[in-house]
Parts: sequence; C-alpha cells; structure tokens
Amino acid sequence: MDGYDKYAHEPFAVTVDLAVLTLRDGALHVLLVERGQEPYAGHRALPGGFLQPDESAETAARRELAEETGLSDVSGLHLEQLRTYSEPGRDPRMRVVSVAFAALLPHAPEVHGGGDAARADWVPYGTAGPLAFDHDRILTDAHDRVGAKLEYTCLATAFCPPEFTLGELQRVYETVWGTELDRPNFRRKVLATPGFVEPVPGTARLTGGRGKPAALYRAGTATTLHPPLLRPPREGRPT
Amino acid sequence: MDGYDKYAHEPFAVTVDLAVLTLRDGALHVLLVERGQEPYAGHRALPGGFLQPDESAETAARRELAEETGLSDVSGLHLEQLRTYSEPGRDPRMRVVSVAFAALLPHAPEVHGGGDAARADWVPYGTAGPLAFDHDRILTDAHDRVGAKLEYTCLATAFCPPEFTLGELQRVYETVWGTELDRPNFRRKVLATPGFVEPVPGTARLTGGRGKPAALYRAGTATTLHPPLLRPPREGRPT
DNA sequence: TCAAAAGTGTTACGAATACACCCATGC
DNA sequence: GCATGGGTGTATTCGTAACACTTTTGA
Repeated sequence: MDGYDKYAHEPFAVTVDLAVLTLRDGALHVLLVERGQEPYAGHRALPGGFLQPDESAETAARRELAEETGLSDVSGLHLEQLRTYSEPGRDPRMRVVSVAFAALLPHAPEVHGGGDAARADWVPYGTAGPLAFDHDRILTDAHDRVGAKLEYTCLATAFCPPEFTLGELQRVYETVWGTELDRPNFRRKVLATPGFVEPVPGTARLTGGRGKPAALYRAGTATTLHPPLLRPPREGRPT
Repeated sequence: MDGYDKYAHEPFAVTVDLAVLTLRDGALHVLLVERGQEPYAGHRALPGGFLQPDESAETAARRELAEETGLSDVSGLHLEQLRTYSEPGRDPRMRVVSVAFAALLPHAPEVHGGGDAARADWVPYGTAGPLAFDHDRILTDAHDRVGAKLEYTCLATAFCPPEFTLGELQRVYETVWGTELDRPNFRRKVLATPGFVEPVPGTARLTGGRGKPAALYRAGTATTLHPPLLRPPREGRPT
C-alpha cells in the first residue's frame, strides 16, 4: 500500500510455536521446553522461535523443532497449521505475531534442550501447569483441533508407527478423546473405510507381551473419512 | 530470542486478506477489489491490508473491510481465520506474511472502493480470472473450508438473514456444495438437530412470489452438528 | 385450474450399537 | 488352565435415501 519502503510500517516479529503431541505409555504427551531467557525464564513453553527472512512458517517450524529439541529428520512427523495468534500484548517485549502449528509424532524419541531452550521434555498432557505467554491457549486449541480431526480425517495414523495394529490405532482415539470405544465396531468401521488402512500381508506382532498376535496395517492413501468416525456424544458436550 | 532489539530481525510486514462470501440470486459471490497500485495494479484481489501496531488480525480484518469496500457495522458478519500464508516471494515487494480470513455475509450490501482499492464488487465465484498474489489459492482454500464446515457446524446460518426459511437454508448448502438435496430429508435432519434452528412462532413469508408461505426460523444456540449433515458422496471425490 | 413452493408420510436400506462368542499366545 | 489381547458373528436400533402425496399461495 505505501509502496516499497520496508520500514514504512511498524516492524512485526513473526514467530512459530509448536504443539508437538505424541503417545507415550498410553497417555498423551506434549513436548515442552524450559525457557532460558526472560521473559518467563525458567517457565515451560512450547518450542518455537523467530522466522528467518528466507523461510516459510512451515520451514521455520521444522528448523526450530530441530534446534530446540533435537528432533530433526523425524520420519512421519505430521505438521499442520493451527492458527495465528496476533493479539497485541501477547509478548511483553514487542509486537509478536505467532503462527502456531500442531505436530503429531508416532514415537517419542528422546529430546534435549538447545538454542534458546534450557531443556526439553515430554510432559503428560494436562500436567504442565501454566505455560509462558499464551501457550496454554495454543495447546488447548491444538488438542481440540486434533480431537475434532480424528473424526473426519485419517489423522490418527500420524500417531502410529509405519506399521501398526488396529488396537494401537484404537488407543489413539481413546487417548485423545478420553473415551472408550467398542473394539469390534471400531475394527469394522476402520476396515470398511476404503483407503484408511491397508493390511501388511503375512505379518503379525505381539503387543502387550500376551495375547494373540495382531495383524499389522499401514496407513492408506485416503485423507478424509466418509462417513466420519464420530466420537460418542458424551452428555455435557454441546450437540 | 535476541532479547529486546526490535530491529534485530528482518522486519516482516503482516497483512490480512479476506475472502468475503455471500449468496446473491442463488449463486455464491465473492467480494473483490481492483488494485489501484503496483504491483498488480488494475488486477482484482481480495480486500485486505497491513496490520497496524495496536490491533489484532481480527480487528485489522474488520477495519480493512470497512475501508476498502464500505462494509462496516455489518450485522451478522461471520469472520473466521483460515490460515496464514508465509511463503517467501508471495509479494514481490518485500517479505509479507498474510493472515487470511473467511467471512460470510447473509445479504450482499452494495460496496464501493476506498483506501487502496480502486473499486470493489461482488463477483460470482469462479468467474474472476486470475487474482493478484496468491489470492486464487486463498479463495479456493476458503471455499473448501466453508464447504467442509457446513457438514459438521451450524455455519450455514451465517449466510442467512436473522429470520430465514428452511428453503433458504437448504439453498445455502446446495449452492456452496454444488449439489441438490432432498427437501423432506433436509428438513427433518435440520429440525431433528437440537439448537440448529428454532422456529419464530406465528410467522411465515412468501419466498418466490408463488407457493405456500414458509415458516420462519432463527439460528439456534448450537455451533456443531452431531451427527453431521454430510454432503452426498459424489463419485470422483476422494473418500 | 395450474404451477410453484412448503410441508407430511412411508418404506427400504444401511450404518452404528451392544453384545456374545471364539482364537492364539505367555505364564 | 487362565488371563490377556485379537478377531468374528449377530440382533436391534437408528439415521438416511427415495419417493409419493397433501397444502397453500399467485397467476
């Protein structure tokens, strides 16, 4: 609008923040860093950082994840824009507009601090106390979004390793939603949706050390679920 | 993370872009401006502009809409973040990160150019030729998102005036999806979903000049649809 | 009387639910 | 054997699809 003067407008800092979710020991975990600097030094926060001049928000998200937590070249990392948080005052230092991402991981590799993060840890979802900035809000939004997308997309496979059992897939839904599902019905539903999963022939794996070995499946080619796999309507939730 | 120097990082310009959709004469229309300045002077583009230092993206979106098209104090304007476009090079002048919004309007008030927009017009969706910047992509994303959200939210009422008939609501679905729906079934489905619509007692309105006057409804309090109102699975669409 | 739009009824099919039941493995 | 987890079968219930039919208006 005002032509070409790069400094004609108040400069905005643009950052990315990542809500990295995974399943560990049957519980939803989130990747948090401990901030090494003010503001909020010593507090926990979502990993993230400033965009560099030549990279998109998606690129910056992967870079920051690698720098701050050691997660790089992660196979199967699902990265997806959540929304952008731009309220004035969300960072006390200056005007910061942050593009938030939700990231899903099949396994939970060990992480370590780096860059501006004093340390990095997997923390069970919901036990992290107040986070820095508006990161509690971002984390809640990420959880809501992931829970909703499980219903009508194949997103659940992003929590699973390349080959997985239907029991593992079901535990993804149960963990994220916090509900129990009927195993036979879940199984039929998933197998009846073309492209959701495809069998890996002739393979099986013991899961809990006990029980019948389960057949293995791969993620299929579909991305959306028609019809959707609706979560059971809990009372108290708005219809 | 380099502390407090506002100019330590390359300055990013932050803008908002709006895909404003409405129904006119039974067809989906989008609000486009004609750019008055380079780059893309004379081309059509989505309305939008730069964030100011003291406002959020949502605030900026409403302000730019008023400035560039004369739409201000619009009752029933539904505004919703779409995603943020941050690829380097999407604006030839400098690094611009744009927060895109989808906006839905019940009626289509007359609009006029203003600010940096030479003119503003309602244009039938799909007839606008190539838009400036990556605005074709943004517009497509907005249409996809709205179409998808009709399935599992009450978003359709955002296209309707405060009081509307079920026929009008059905036409929203049919226009956005480009399909025909069975009227009796649509009717039952909508009325069976608590909180979707509520009747306005003792009122009726003629719709097409002919036919039986239709009962009027208001938007209800629900925001999500359980179970969803799925669009008919067209062949060719991925399941 | 006709066309157009709203509204009701009915039947058939398919999906989701809630189970009971069988299979394979480790201990 | 028995506990544990995987896998199959089935009856019932509910939602949807398809379509016939009635009602109320303007022309």
